[in-house]
Amino acid sequence: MSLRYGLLGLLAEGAASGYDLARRFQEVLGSVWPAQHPKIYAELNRLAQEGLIEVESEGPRGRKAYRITEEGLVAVRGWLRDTEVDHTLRMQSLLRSFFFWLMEPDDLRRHLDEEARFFAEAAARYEEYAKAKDRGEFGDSPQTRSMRIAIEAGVRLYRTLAEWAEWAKTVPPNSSTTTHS
Amino acid sequence: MSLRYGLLGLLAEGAASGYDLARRFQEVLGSVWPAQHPKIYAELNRLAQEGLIEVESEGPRGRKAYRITEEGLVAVRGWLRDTEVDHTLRMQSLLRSFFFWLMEPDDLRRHLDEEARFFAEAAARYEEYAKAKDRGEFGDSPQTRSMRIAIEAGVRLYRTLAEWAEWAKTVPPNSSTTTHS
DNA sequence: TCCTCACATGTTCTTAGGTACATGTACTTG
DNA sequence: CAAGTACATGTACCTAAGAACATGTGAGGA
Repeated sequence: MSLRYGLLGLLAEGAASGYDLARRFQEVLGSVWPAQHPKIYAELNRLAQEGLIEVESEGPRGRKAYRITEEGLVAVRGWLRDTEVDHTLRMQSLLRSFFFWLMEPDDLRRHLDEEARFFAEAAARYEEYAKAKDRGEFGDSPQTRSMRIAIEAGVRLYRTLAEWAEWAKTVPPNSSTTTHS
Repeated sequence: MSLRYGLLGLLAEGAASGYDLARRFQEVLGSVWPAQHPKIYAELNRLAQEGLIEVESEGPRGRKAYRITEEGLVAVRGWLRDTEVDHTLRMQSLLRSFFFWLMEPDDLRRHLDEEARFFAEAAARYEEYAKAKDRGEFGDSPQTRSMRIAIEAGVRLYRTLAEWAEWAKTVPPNSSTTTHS
């Protein structure tokens, strides 16, 4: 269901083709909600059938730009206002952490190094985005303000995860009955 | 694939039945990796067929306790050591935040209040868990140490999300061209 | 003894998600 | 003008996930 409302939400910003949406999903929403083009085209056709979107224009190479309809807008708004948020984290990094005790200490250290590096880089990338937004590079529409909020979540979450991975490295793997040197 | 290794990881701690595993998935891993019993029983049968687990004992009411095999251990360890981590966040809260601009300011404030409350409560719950572990209530096996690391991630992530939701409330929704009172 | 609840394992069906396959067009550059 | 790249949309197939349905047992209390 989330893909559906993701598409409607993006189309609420302005008309776009399946190709456009696929790229935006990969670039902007990719780390939050992955979606490949087959799924997107299929869902667009379904949405059009249900009247939540409609073809705005047809361009070269069979390009079809969709526009959101009134019903579509009502549907996204209803989703945002009235449906319960699914709060599951579904993070593989976390799932794996339950099983760290199965790893060789060396492998675990290497793993946590990589994790910390990845998360720190992601945090930095989002931070750059945030700064660019704050410099006014993306303008100041309500849409970009929402994007700014989402980016802030990315910055904070990835920073937190990087710090967590660093912290995890300091946890001794075996029993703490420290053999006094 | 993650469910498969989640099950193997849990079975590496000791023999358990599908029923046991379903409960543990709900209680412990539920917020990180949801799995209902039909999926679990099916996957257990597949794992048994492939020789990664085997029936350890049969109990009352058709209960079948599974034990992980050597190959099974090798498989989880291989997954942990050699496969790339999928870092997608897949958080609906974040997806929704991209579309906050579609919400009425009042609805958005209410939404963020609820989000902040949920995340703060979750953080507190995990914190309690962490404290209990640190008091030694779960013993001090390698497994519980890994659990402690996972719990720490929960504490930090939920705290971060709660703070983010609070921060988001301070972002003005419309253009910042402040009409000087 | 009967009833209820927790235990215990499954099948079936539908939807979601992902990979691979398939096709064709417009533009740009050598 | 040939070749490559980016644009553009789809189908087919397979696996994952989730909801609903289905069945039966053992233990404990009323």
